[in-house]
Amino acid sequence: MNYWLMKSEPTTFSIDHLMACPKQRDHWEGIRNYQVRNMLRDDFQQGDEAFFYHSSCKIPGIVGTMTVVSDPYPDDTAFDPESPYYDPKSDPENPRWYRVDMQLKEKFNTIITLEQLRTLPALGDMPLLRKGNRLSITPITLKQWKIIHKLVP
DNA sequence: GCCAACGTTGGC
DNA sequence: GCCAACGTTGGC
Repeated sequence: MNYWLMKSEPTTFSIDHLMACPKQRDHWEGIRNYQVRNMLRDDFQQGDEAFFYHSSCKIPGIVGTMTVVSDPYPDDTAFDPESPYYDPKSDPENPRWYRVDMQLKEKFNTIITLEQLRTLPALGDMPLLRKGNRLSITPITLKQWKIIHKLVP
């Protein structure tokens, strides 16, 4: 059982988009970074929980939680020339990119802002808060998970 | 829109 | 294998 923080730009895919999906489930696809790919492919397990984080927007922060509801499997968007995530170098016989299915667990009433997270010394070593971190998925410890959850009104 | 911090690419 | 140039991310 692992805990994760997963970023998405709300203009591309927000928590409301996920909420509107059938069964509030969707593919988490388009990962095109090897470090993130390795974590997703090797460490993600069904039942893992994740924070949904809105990035590159007016108020960046955590907006809810999700559950991992599939094993990692090849990201087919890499094979689709029509897809914005198309990667001609990904061979269907030996897929380069992976995705996973996520289901919404809870949408918070208020956003837990990045600014708010920065005020908590106990979260200091969380990858999200480290300078220069740009990975779209980062691991979270159970301790950090609980601390952040206490901020939810 | 700026810019720091990476990651990727490609010439050598 | 090195490294400069370029591209991307994402907070501010």
